Amino acid sequence: MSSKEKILGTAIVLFAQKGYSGLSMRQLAQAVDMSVAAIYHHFPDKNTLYLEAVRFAFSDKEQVFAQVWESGCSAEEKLGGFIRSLIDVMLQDRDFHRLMQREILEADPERMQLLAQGIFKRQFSLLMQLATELAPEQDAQLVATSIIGLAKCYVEYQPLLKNFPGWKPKHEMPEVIAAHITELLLNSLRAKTA
Amino acid sequence: MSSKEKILGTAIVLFAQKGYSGLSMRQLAQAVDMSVAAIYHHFPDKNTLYLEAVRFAFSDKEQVFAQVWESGCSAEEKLGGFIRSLIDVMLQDRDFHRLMQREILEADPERMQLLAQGIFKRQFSLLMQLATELAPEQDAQLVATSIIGLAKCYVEYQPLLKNFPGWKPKHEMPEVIAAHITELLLNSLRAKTA
DNA sequence: GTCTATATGGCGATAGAC
DNA sequence: GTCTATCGCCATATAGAC
Repeated sequence: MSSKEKILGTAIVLFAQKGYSGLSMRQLAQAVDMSVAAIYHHFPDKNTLYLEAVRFAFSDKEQVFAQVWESGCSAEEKLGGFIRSLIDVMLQDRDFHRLMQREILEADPERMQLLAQGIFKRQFSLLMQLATELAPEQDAQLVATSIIGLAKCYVEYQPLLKNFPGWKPKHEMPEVIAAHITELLLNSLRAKTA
Repeated sequence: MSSKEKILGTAIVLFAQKGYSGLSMRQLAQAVDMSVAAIYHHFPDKNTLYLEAVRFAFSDKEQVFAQVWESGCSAEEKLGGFIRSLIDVMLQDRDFHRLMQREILEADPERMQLLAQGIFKRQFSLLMQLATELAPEQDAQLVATSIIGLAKCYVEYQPLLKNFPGWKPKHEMPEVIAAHITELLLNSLRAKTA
């Protein structure tokens, strides 16, 4: 692994943990066991390093969902598969999830456009298409947003939910969460189309 | 308004915008038109100031939902009222919403317990109770989480959704969002109990 | 309670040797 | 491509006058 990749990989983890201004170049340098100057040899400044780290983290996610779309399943099965894949990705790559949370929190308009157009557009369009198949008379963007929002909130609220009444260990199991969400959505979409 | 309240009120806005490490005491001092030393007269250190600001921001939210629970409406109408109130609170008090997003992102276990037990427990329990009325055979915590997650994601993703295909101006109207979510949930819960 | 002045240290970034 | 050394600045926090 090249120095540059090592820096990027470590930066993802630390930026996700501490945020942009929370991570200093000195801390990053120590974590990759290099000098600050060595990092500045590979990246012109901190901001560019951050942007490259975000792109690096996103780069391998596109293909995870390909098999769902390319499977010969029914629309209902595809919905289940997509939800399960989404939860798995977020639970397995927590740093990726936290980086996304941070990006959305900062909500910089320029960065949002980059994220939407450059990274998520294709997946979102395919999901809207699926929503249209399942419930043609409903607003596809609203349905797609609900699907993503439902999946994401369970990953996001996990540390909080532990402290509420009614919590059970199975609430952290991806298959349980996915089943609940999928059933909720299919119940509703079926009722509507009926 | 006392100096202390002025500092706390301004700190909420700026911490929500910039995060803990992103806001310096100098910037805060300038924003409230005081010296840094004057702030340190009221708070022992930056961390205590932050924690007091978070508590200050949360302090007046409890009663917003009281009228929903105390209304004589049916369970279905209460669900609609709760969702609408939740969206309104988050859209009207963006700083409160962003502070919450940040807290959940940092996911400090101790802070999560404080948040859950000290601030949200009562509302969450009432919501679980409502979920049990609407769908007795489903897991109340899962349903309650879905309700909150659905409402929150529309507020959260707004800056992103603008950049996706299928976006319409009405997707930012609280009554449209609330109606979509409420219908989605009621469709599903009715289907299940039938 | 608020100020000016300052202590102490970490910050991003660069220069120049190897 | 990596280092040591350093610049200039801003950070948190405090001392002491008013």
